[in-house]
Amino acid sequence: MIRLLIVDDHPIVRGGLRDTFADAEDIVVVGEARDGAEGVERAKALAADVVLMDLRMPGMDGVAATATLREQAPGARVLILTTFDSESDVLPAIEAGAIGYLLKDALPEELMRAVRAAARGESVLAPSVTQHLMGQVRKPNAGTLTDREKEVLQLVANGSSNREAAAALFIGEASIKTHLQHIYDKLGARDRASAVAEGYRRRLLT
Amino acid sequence: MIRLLIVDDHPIVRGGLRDTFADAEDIVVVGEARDGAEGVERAKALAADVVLMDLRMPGMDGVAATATLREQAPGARVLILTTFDSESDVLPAIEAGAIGYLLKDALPEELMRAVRAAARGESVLAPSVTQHLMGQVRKPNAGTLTDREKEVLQLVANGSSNREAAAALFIGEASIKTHLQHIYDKLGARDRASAVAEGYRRRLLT
DNA sequence: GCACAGATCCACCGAACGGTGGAGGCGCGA
DNA sequence: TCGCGCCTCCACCGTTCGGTGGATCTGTGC
Repeated sequence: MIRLLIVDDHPIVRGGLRDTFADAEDIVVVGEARDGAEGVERAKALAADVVLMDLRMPGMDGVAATATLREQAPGARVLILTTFDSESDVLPAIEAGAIGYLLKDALPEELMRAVRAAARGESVLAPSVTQHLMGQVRKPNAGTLTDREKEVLQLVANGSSNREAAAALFIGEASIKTHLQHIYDKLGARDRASAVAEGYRRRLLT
Repeated sequence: MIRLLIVDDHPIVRGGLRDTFADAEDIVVVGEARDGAEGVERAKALAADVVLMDLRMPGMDGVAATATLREQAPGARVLILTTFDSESDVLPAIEAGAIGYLLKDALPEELMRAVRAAARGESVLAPSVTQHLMGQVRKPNAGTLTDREKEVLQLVANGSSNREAAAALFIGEASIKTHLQHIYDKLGARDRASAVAEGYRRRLLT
């Protein structure tokens, strides 16, 4: 029997998860917590096998809670369940010691399979998360923008269109587009908006 | 005779400015400074009438220096001369007590006219800066995003398209577009990328 | 000498975005 | 009760963006 702890600040989400696992004969939800600190405490007190952890919570967030659990309760496997899959969410969580990373659009069956896998010590990742990780491995220089790319990103952050950025740098519009494509690849971004966001998160922009 | 002090961390810029004012018979450059702290000190020691101040400098920046000068040397008029005209640069500078705000693409004649105007206690603003200010005046609640708008901006920063953001918030795509238009208005942004940038600068986004 | 990374440029296409000018509903405070 | 702010939605249009798969030229380092 897998002892599961749910950590999420939204009551609705907790309710939905409780229902989901009510059907499972080999999984029992032994408790819930509303934030990271409570999650750590309960995981220890209840001897949870698997902790289903949200990332964004008030107070201690999911990353900090995961890191703390790795230290204080190494037996508990942390499975991240969150809405976001940007690199800046995924990588810290994996580094902190999460064994899996799922998105909230996962189907109930996927969720249960993931919990069972986590209990066995196996890793389960959402497909888009896998992409990010492979990106990290495949390109050691990913996340390191060249000077030119940083210039382009800064201009885009300041509201320049491709045409305007090209004029500002005295190059062609096509080059701006190429630079942006490289930036998207390196930052794991889908468009200029998310690239700018990643730029700020990684302190590449002012 | 207008006593002018130049405060900028780039020697090239200081040199160019010195040359510019060498031709003016009614303006004398009484000194230069490399950062805000030095600027404050020299403005007092040299009894400058007008201080030409860069915003982004190592150590004490232009905003802090302007505020300090307003206290310690109320006679010195601070004229901002910088490369950037985003709201997050302009507004703090004006609040700190700058009498004018010019961009570095200004022509020498404009610069001299501005210095003379500043010496007379008149305000001179670059056109794009005026836009920002008028936007502030016209809408007292500009810059304060509603909770819903913050949600939308956060989703956009995480790479959501309008369609995806709409799905995430259980509303229509048209509503997302409307929210974004309001966000652009309030933040003085032109597109989702610059809106995300302003969001980070104003610490609205994580 | 050659590989490699970086910067520049090209063409094509569909999809998404931004601009504009509306509209209705709801709740709150004057 | 009457505005006002906020959230929601609609239609139309031109422009821009993102995706793809190339290409050349430079400088650096092995």
